[in-house]
Amino acid sequence: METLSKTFWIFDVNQPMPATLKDIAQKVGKSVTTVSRALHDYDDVSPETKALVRQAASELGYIPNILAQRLQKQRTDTLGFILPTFGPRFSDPFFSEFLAGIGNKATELGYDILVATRPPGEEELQAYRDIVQSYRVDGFIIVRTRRKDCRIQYLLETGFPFVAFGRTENAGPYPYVDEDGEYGMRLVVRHLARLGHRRIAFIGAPEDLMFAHCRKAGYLQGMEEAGLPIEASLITTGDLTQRGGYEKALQLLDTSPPPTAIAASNDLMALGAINAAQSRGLEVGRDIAITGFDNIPLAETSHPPLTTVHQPIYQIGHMACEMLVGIITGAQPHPESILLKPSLIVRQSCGVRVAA
Amino acid sequence: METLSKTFWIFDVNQPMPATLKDIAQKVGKSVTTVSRALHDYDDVSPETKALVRQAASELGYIPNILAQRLQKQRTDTLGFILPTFGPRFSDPFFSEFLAGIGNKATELGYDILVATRPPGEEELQAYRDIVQSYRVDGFIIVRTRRKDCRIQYLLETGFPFVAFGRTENAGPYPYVDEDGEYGMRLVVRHLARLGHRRIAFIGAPEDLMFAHCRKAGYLQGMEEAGLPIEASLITTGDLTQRGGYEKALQLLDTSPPPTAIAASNDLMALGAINAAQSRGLEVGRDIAITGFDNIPLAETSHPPLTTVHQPIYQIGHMACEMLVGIITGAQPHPESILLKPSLIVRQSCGVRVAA
DNA sequence: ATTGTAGACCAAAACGTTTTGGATGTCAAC
DNA sequence: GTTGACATCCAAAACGTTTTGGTCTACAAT
Repeated sequence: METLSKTFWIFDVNQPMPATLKDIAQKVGKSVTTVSRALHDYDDVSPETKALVRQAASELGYIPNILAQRLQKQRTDTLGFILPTFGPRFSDPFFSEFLAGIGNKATELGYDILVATRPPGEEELQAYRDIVQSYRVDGFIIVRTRRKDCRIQYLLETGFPFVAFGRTENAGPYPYVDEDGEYGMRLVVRHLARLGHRRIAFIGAPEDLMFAHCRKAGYLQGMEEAGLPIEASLITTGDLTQRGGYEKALQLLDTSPPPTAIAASNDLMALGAINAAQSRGLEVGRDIAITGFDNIPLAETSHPPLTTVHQPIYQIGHMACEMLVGIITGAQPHPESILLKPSLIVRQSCGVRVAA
Repeated sequence: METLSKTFWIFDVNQPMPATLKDIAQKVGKSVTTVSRALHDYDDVSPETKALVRQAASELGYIPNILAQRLQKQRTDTLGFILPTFGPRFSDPFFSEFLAGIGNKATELGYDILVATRPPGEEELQAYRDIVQSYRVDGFIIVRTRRKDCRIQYLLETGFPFVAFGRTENAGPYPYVDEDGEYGMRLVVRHLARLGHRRIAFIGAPEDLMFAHCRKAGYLQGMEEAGLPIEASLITTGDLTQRGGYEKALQLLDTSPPPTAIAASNDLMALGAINAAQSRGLEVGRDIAITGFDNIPLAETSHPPLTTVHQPIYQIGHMACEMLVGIITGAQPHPESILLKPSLIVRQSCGVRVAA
């Protein structure tokens, strides 16, 4: 570790003193009130004055002081986003894309974002309480909902605005955006069944996660629809990581007879499963079919490319953000929740027809 | 897409009207000034009064109004973070971890974060200008510095506080945190050379990126140190994605004689290279050595696990954030820049000794 | 002449904090 | 009994906006 011996940068801001409403008022010889109202296009200001004021404002390079506006309106123009995760080294391909979605929309709408990560549990809930009580944000975006979700309960109780990405089981109606994971997983199973697979294994995820629960329900339904028996030995639960998928897939490959297809609850585990199959000398897409869920960028470039279910995570971020701002500003106090129907992305990892 | 027929959630905030300094002042029969100063532990307030005020404050559940504080201090308590990226579907494993690093530190220090993404170029710079001029943030965190970096130039010119993750070539000294990529890549090449490799190929990245430039320089130096000839045909440039690494690796494998080792500029490309080698029937770690750089979470669970150079991205985020806040608050107006010495993580993808 | 109305404007309050520049009282030193 | 030092306190200004609750003028209707 090296340190500079001498440093020279200077952080004296070189910008001109910003103009205020008062400056404009002085310049045009009107009151601050009139100037403010002129700039907001109120109709108790004469057209001439408006023109005058606008002219002066642009000459002085007037930019409203956001802090004063916020104090006056008692709004922070900030949205809270707490990612539930254990430790810093989480590998959630969602995060970047989803946050980019809400971030860009938020910037567009003039909002900031308060980002934090907390492990699910008491510490997490306390973070919500702290932020709510200190009025740091105008609303929250909740991700990775759980079947019993104390965050949603808390926010509903306090009446604090939020939008969730995902549904939950233990709370009345609330605004959310979600993708129909049950339907998506049914698409997967149906596709595999049509290709001739009968022993379709499933790598699920901890079922307190709402989406994991839905996807598993989809698997079960899909199997039933296809008239296939459900075997406990073909159903496992992973931890959503690539390593977890690897391990669970090895386990599944050891059952006899082994499954001819593995449907994973997410892409990361599917990628691990592909590695597992390959390490057993199987050719994925020929000897075994493996599918994922999410359609993360890596899915397209894996080898073989992964058959999966698309989840438009960036757009979901956009929608959630827009919905939340609608609630906060009162434009859409009770927006309609959105449930997206996903589509199947067929790539090579599921192969073609199985030799019966 | 389904819509709810009826919605019931209510966003009337259920919280008690928050107490203000005035309320406390009334309760204890002192002035607002004294209350404020008591809570800030000024020494022109008697211990008795302080106790009284603190008691009352906690009884009333006083929480300072952050907006009023910000207006008064003329500070936003917000840090700007604009990720340079093309399109929403970027797959930057850094992003999540780095942002978690700055996010958690920022929350700890009472700061919010304004997040956005912009493609590098004019639009990006305009975003910086807009945000600076509207006083939306107190400082910026810059990532993925470029050899000629207009963001850094602009911020230095205007004297606006920032900290960069990465160095640049076209600006005087400024505060940064960086990892010595040159050194890291030298470690890689040295290690490969010691294992007996002589034809070590390199997959670089666009050289306008400062880190890419450094890593390539490290490769060249490492080769020279090892007394190995540098062959133009063994040096390529990828786009940092897995797919890019895949394609470039295929290309490299087609040279004759082919390289016995491929050092990629980042892990994602290395993972692609592993796929490429495998698609040619090579066993990575035996028939060919492949190394990455970054030590992203995926590197550990790939097959084979990836030899790479560790970059403590979360901690770098932490440091950058802390440094920036130091600059903003004036506690550390001229912090020492930090250059971290990386360490090599040897896993199976580089194999052991090469059969000469 | 009075009343009403509409158009144009604005002083002051409000948002809740921090800081400035004293004021007041007490006690010791001279 | 004056002076200075110290401890304690506070009114008012400041931050820059938006909103409230008007006023004033001109002109038309009565």
